[in-house]
Parts: sequence; structure tokens; C-alpha cells
Amino acid sequence: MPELPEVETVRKSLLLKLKGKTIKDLKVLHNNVFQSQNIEEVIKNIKNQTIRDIKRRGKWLMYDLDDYYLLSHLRMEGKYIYRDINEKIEKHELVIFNIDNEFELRYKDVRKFGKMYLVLKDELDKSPIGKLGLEPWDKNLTKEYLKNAYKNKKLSIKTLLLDQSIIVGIGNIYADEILFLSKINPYKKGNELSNKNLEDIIKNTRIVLDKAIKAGGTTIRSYTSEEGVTGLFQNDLNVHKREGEKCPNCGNIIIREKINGRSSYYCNKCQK
DNA sequence: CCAGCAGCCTGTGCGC
DNA sequence: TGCGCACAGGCTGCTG
Repeated sequence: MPELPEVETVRKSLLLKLKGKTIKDLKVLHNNVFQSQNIEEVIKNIKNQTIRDIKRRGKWLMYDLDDYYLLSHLRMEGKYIYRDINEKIEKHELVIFNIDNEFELRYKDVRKFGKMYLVLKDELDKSPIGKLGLEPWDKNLTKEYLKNAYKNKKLSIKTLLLDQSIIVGIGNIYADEILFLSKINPYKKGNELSNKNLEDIIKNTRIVLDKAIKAGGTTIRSYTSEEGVTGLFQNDLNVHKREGEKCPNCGNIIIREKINGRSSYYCNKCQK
């Protein structure tokens, strides 16, 4: 589920259910989720912490606890579900939170790519959050900022848009959409972009992500029959997942090519 | 330092 | 029906 609009949608829904609740217990059923952290320590430290708020930074969820942030990245397929206390653990459920002895919040991740970190609040900068670039709506995100970030970069703009140390939150779907609206060829190199290109990228990043958030995100593969978040933005996609269809702008056929290992959809007539 | 690509995992869907 | 392959909304870590 995981680009910024989907994470934002998850954040809002988690907050409604969890704000003010206390984590009474934690079970970690798969070692790689907390990666290098000592799981016994994590469990000890998180017990009886109250969820004051749930924030978001880029594609990271941040549970704002009393003394810590619990950071959670869904990567490709992570999701949260609610279950009754002690209900049978299903396959792929990796982390079980006991919430106020009322119900369980479970983190489920088929591919096990997702990550969590429990960090002290004043050590946030040392966590993965500390390496992130600007939020799309940050006032510091200007064409000068991008020009500087992209100078000397021979990577394609498609690849650069996915670089979370420059702008956060854009993934493979929205990168394609942003480039389509900006009429930029995805192969164009970062250091070859014009001022107009850079302005269009910033403008369209905000437009696309805003619209996607309002639509509740994009749902492409419906591998969730249970309570996954189901967004509607897939109906508004212009090029992504539309190989062989007509470009809504010029009628040319939309093509798909791999750029740096990621499927990229674009119109080679209007994206120059 | 940088670009490119395998690797992490599991499941689904398609062509044969 | 079964098999093998390509693909999946992300990111890290290795290689040259």
C-alpha cells in the first residue's frame, strides 16, 4: 500500500481507532521487523506507552508515544488489521500489539519487507527519519532546491523522483503521473531539466498527491478482502498501469519500459 | 563518490 | 492441471 497518499490514509484511520490508547503488550513474531534492535528491549520499553498521536514523515508512520516514537514503514505490502484478543494468529501476521486489553492491532506483511524502529524522541535524527528529504508541501521545496539536488546527477528524473533523500513520499505510481502531467520524458537526466521542468515537477507533485490523498490513495492489486484501506485514485491515473491504452492528452499509445528496474509508463509523444 | 543491479520475500497471473 | 516465468505500490547494500 505504500506511497505517501496511502500511508496518509492509513495514518488517519489508525489515529481514529488508537488515539489515547495504551500499548499493554507486544509480541514480535518475526525477527527482521525490528532489524538490529534488541526485541526484548523494545518490548520492555514500549509496554504501557500511550499513543498520543500518529504522525507521518514521508512514507513512515510515526506512533507518537510518551517517551518514544515507534516508526513503521510498510514497504511493499505491510498493513494493519484489528483482531480480538488472543484470536488465532494468521499467516504473515508479524507484530501483535495488545491495545488496552481491549483488542489487538496486528501488523501483517506477506513479503516481510516492512520495518519498525522504536526510538527515543530526542534520537529521531539518528533514525531513518533523519535521512529524509523535504515533504512535498515544504516551503523550502523550490526549483533552486531541486536544481541543486539534481546538479551533477546523471540519473533519470524517474529514478530521482523516487529518491527519498530529496523529496519524500513519491513512489512508482505517482512518479509516472507527475512526469506525465509535467510533460517530461522519464529518461531525461536530472541535470538536463529546465527551470520550467523543475517548477512543473513541484507543482504537479503537490496536485497529484493532494488529489490522491482526497481519494484515499490508490488500490491496484486487490489482495485485501479484509479491512485494507481501499482508495479510489486508480480511476484517476493517466498513464500508470495503462500500457496499450490511449494517452488522454494526444491519443498516442502509452508504453511501458523498465527504468532502473521499475516499470514506467509514459507517452513518448507528449513527454519530451 | 556514483550508477546499476541483485537481493530481500511471497504470492498471483499468464502463456504454454 | 501444472510449470516456469514475470511481475508487484520500496529500499539497502554490494560491485565496478
